[in-house]
Amino acid sequence: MELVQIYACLCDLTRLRILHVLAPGPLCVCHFQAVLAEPQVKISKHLAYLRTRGLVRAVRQGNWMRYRLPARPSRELRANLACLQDCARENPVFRRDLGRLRRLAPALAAGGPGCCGPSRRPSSPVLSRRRLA
Amino acid sequence: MELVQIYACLCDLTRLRILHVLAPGPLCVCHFQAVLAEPQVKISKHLAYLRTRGLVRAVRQGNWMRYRLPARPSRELRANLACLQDCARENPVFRRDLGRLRRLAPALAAGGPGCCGPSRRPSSPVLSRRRLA
DNA sequence: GAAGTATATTCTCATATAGGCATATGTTTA
DNA sequence: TAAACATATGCCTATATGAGAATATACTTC
Repeated sequence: MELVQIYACLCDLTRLRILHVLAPGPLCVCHFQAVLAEPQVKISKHLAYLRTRGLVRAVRQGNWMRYRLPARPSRELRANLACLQDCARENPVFRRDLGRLRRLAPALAAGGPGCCGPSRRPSSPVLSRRRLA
Repeated sequence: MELVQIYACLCDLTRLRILHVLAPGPLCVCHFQAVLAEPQVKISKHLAYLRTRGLVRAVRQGNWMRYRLPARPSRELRANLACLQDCARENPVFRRDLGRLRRLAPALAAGGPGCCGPSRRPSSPVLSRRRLA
């Protein structure tokens, strides 16, 4: 049942945090690294887990992978993501993540990741048509 | 984090079904057997899993164990149980369980399990004070 | 206290998954 | 084409868990 898959995705803290910070808008892996303060491998693997189960979508954007929540989530997913946001509101872990996310906001607005060392922004990140998963 | 524990409890179908049919009111193991049509061991183990994580409470009542949802659940638990009920509304598996639960209603009202063969009801099932878990 | 009933636990096997390290893949820039 | 960068994957180990069979425990009735 789809519902069980959803809960399986939600029963890991890293994945919960990923889904939580994804609510305001798309992010790429380096953003997650900065916001969650977790190693790249860990993030990437959990993103793959979520991707294969349809909880997030991924689009390559130049060197980066842009992850977002599905545009038209199922009733179950929508309900549970809403519930998560609600539960996260008063939780220190999630609040801390949100804080770091906000500190990233300028870089996000500028269109580049701006969190992976002295990276030059690509002149014009073109969306590739290739779909993953 | 408590939230992760909750989701860990929810990511198994048997446990989801248990929590779902528990919403209307307390049940004992033989009721679950009848409503979920699953073997006793399976039910008992999942109930133990839920009990040790605080998602259900158990009270012995004569030969039976009476399971119920916690009287004062945490915000997180309350929100997620509500979400589950909502998601279950249109799901055939959960609806079937509810059907079988209703068919059990008369026996439940009579105060005994009435689902485990030709069992005599105890004259007066006395609540034992002993708490489990 | 012996038998019967309801439920719990132990044991075993199979599988899933988390985490980390090393390395591979895909993309851009020089 | 090579180098740099961002991200993904394969391999490994440790651990959790699910399912079922057999058995143990707790309580009730005789």
